[in-house]
Amino acid sequence: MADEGLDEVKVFRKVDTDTVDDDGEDDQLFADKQDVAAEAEIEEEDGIQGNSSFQSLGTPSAFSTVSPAVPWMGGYLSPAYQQMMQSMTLMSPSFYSLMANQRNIFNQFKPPDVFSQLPSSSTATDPATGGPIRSTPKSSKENRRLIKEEKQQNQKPLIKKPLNAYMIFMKDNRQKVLEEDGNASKQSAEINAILGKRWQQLPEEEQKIYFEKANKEKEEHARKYPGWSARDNYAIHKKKKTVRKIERNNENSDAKKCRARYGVAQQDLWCRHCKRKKRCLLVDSEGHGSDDSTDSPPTPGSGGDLPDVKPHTTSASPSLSSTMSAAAQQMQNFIWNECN
DNA sequence: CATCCTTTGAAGCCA
DNA sequence: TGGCTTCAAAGGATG
Repeated sequence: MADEGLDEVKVFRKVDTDTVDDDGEDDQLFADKQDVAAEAEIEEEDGIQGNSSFQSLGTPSAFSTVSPAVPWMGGYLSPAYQQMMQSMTLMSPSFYSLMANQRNIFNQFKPPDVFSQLPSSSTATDPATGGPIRSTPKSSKENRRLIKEEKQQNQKPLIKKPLNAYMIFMKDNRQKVLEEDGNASKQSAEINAILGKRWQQLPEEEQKIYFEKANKEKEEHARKYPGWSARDNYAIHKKKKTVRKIERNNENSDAKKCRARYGVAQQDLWCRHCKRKKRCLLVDSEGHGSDDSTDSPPTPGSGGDLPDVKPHTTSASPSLSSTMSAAAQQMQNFIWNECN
């Protein structure tokens, strides 16, 4: 890891995502509004004839003075340079925000091709509208690209969660699994399932190494990004969240969990998930009902291989699980008798 | 192009 | 405080 921070900041998120409701329609509406705003911005830029619209936006005339208006610019800038920057700012309202958001923007910024965007003649008008001639599709495309870049600059960089012990283990061992015979064609999910099992089988001392690594990473992360919260990254994939929420709501909600089933005193009987305060595996397998359980067996590593608790039998045998409620037992007996 | 799959652990949210 | 959800990684599959 040459620079630990680099691969943590990979994607960008919208600053105002938290203000949007969970409602998918609202999300769409929000996205549409953004599109409309972007289009309007493009049109405004395409039609720029002077600096009046820019000034009316109230954007500060950033380069009329060097400091303290732009303290990050530091020392002396030549008058010629100042003049250049000022004219660029006046030509593009977006340029100021770019400047304000990136210290080293001069290394990255490519000035917009403003000359090709301008009408061939300042007096040229559109015969249809009587207004100024719009830019060519090519220049509009260029504008779109610039606006996209600008938006990326303005967006808050997403600081990712530090990796936990298992994630570090996975990262370290994924390639090994891939290289093993026949695993090259395996899908990620399949590999992760294998790694999950290996993690469970890993001796405590070796797991401890990864936990220590994870702790170090967590401390480093906290040091680098004080005030960061995992919450900052929540609700980005609202669609996914909403879908899952609906699915969960449709599931059997009154099914017993290990805690209720066995009680706190018998925590050793709890399933892996309940021990970790996660969704009960037994509830999951029961919640789909007996019919479902035969159609769709538990996925490998999820509910099928419970190390802590013997899973409920899904065989047709009437031998009853000790954990099954009386009503469920009655029902199973009934079905069994009907089928035989 | 976005999301799913699949795993574990950490952290946030809600009642 | 318990229970639940989300997000970290990965990359092929899928809609």
